[in-house]
Amino acid sequence: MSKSNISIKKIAELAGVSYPTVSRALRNEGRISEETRKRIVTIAREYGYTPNLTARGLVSKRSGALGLVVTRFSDPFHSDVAQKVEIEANRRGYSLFIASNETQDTDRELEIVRSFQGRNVEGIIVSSGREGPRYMQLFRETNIPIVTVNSHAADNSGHSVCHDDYGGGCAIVQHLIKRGYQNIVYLGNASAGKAQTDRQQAWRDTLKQHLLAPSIQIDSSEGRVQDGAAATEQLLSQHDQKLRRQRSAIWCFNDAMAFGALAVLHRHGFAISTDIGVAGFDDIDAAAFAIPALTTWHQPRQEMGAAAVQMLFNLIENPDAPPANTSMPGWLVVRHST
Amino acid sequence: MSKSNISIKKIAELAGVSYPTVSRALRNEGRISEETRKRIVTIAREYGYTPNLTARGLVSKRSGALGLVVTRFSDPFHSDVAQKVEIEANRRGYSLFIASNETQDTDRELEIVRSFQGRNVEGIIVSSGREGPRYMQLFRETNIPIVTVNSHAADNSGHSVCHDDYGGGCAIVQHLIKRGYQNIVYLGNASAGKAQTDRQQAWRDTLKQHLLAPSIQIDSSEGRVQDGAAATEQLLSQHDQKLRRQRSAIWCFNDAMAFGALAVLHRHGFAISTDIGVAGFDDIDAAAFAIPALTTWHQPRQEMGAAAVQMLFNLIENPDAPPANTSMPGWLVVRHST
DNA sequence: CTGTTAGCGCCTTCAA
DNA sequence: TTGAAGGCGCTAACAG
Repeated sequence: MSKSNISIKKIAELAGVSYPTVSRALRNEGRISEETRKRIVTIAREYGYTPNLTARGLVSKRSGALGLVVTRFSDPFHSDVAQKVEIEANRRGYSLFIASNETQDTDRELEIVRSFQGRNVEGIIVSSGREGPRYMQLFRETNIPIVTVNSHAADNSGHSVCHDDYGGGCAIVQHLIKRGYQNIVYLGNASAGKAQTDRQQAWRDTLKQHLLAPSIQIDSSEGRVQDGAAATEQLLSQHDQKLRRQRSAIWCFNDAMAFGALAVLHRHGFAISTDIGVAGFDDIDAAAFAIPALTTWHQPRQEMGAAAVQMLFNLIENPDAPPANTSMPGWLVVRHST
Repeated sequence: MSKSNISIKKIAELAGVSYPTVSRALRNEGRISEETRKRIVTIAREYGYTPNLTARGLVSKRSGALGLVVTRFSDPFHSDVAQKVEIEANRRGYSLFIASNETQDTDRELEIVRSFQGRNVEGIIVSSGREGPRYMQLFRETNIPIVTVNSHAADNSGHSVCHDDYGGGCAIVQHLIKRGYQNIVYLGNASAGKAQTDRQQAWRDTLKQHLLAPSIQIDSSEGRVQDGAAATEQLLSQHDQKLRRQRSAIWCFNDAMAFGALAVLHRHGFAISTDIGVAGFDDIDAAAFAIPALTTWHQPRQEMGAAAVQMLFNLIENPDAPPANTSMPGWLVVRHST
């Protein structure tokens, strides 16, 4: 397709050498006289030669490419993970294929993974995926390592980087209880798989442990700002009395939803933290600038991304490493919304 | 690298035919008996055959891959553009390479583009890039089409999709003037190239046109929430008197910065829209849920992404199409912050 | 130090 | 309808 995509052969012709010599010169692979090397490099530069990575990959079996699967680009979790993955891949001279599975569908997810394999990527990272156990099998079959980050699969026994959602949830709910909130509502995200079940369980267990009755749970479909707003509208229309009778707080699946909740509560005239408390999860950049500043749980997104690439490159170098699950610690961030 | 990466040859062996026959069967390329086709397909499926796209690309000269350059993943503009590009690429059976140029450096940007070319992508989209004119030249040299979206280059004469930043800026400032604000501050983003100069010019021109004195401009380094907050802090510390003397409004480079501004103003006890107005630019999802809901300019990000892919595929099919610059219309969204 | 030969996995002529 | 041969651009042996 490339018009002037000059090849190693033409350069050889121009330099009056054979093309393997050019190959060696351009890769700085010793055993070549400095003089001819320089001549070749000069010509290559002059003609704007770029190595054909496709061909190189075909023979060397090293494509120099990784694959990344995400669910939605606009989710801050994914963009932070992706950013770290891209930076690190690039630092090591790797290119990155990316694909998104907005449908959150397991079959589609596997289809993406397989297409990556067809492109001979050397490793794959799946962020917030739904598939778990099949990946170890695929790894064994294809020898292409797969690392999952923040997997939503129930059984995730392969190589993975995760975060203690249950622990974080417990800490948040405990904090709310200590603050004196007696009715603690949970606004969940139905599409979040394990993250949702873990946080929801943390909420239930912590309430029970403190002898508080289970309160209201409303699940939104996705977990964006507008979903948090909609869930809060629903909450107010159905349980206004209960919210006003007891000292109440709303814990949202993530910060984005919490923003929606804050907006709706504000619109309805609630005074946040006195009338009602609001907490999120994630600690995205904007959380500190919510009105009022949002109490939340810090999830080390970038570190999770970094750990995943690290694990992936380890596997590329040593594919026989035993399955490992790295859990990254998060922490409570108390601000003014609770 | 792949262990069981069964090849066309092995399948041919198993099916007792020659490998070109397998190739034809698997690509449904007519001229083959239905019987042998079925047999081959069955075997291929059984052994989990995946075509080696690398090899296929090498001979067919069609890699089935596109390249996308962005500056930062977490920027809502980029994530929306990227999402659309990914969806459309995928719909057409293309894979997507992605790379980010956080440094906003022209050389790095060109380096990425060249690495994409080395991977034989069939087309490239550069979102918010800084390079302009060189791309037409590269296109001519390599025959790989390049489309820029929201280019920050001063001269952007190639194939591009853009948005009328100047017009949008004028509309916003006019709106503020009509609302009775007499002192209109601009909080800019120094790293935004053309977008910044256009909006800043719109601000100046519109003020002048309405016989208003040019007011304060403070440029932040990036354009994130925290940058908007910092710029606002600086504004308050340096110009508190002026802000209180005249009816003032703050127009921010984007919605993210406006969030930061709202938070700081709120913290300092300003009543938004009565004491002081705030406007943004972009109309991201969260803008409608700011406190108070943010007046802004809607920039059709997804449509811009869609238009860019469309343009790119047109160029892939017809590389001789003349350079074209599509400008997408935006619109004013008046909410409660002004 | 350099050239020759072979082959990566696949597609595309051309014959049969 | 199928097989044989050649080649995409490159690297990796081996000779010389």
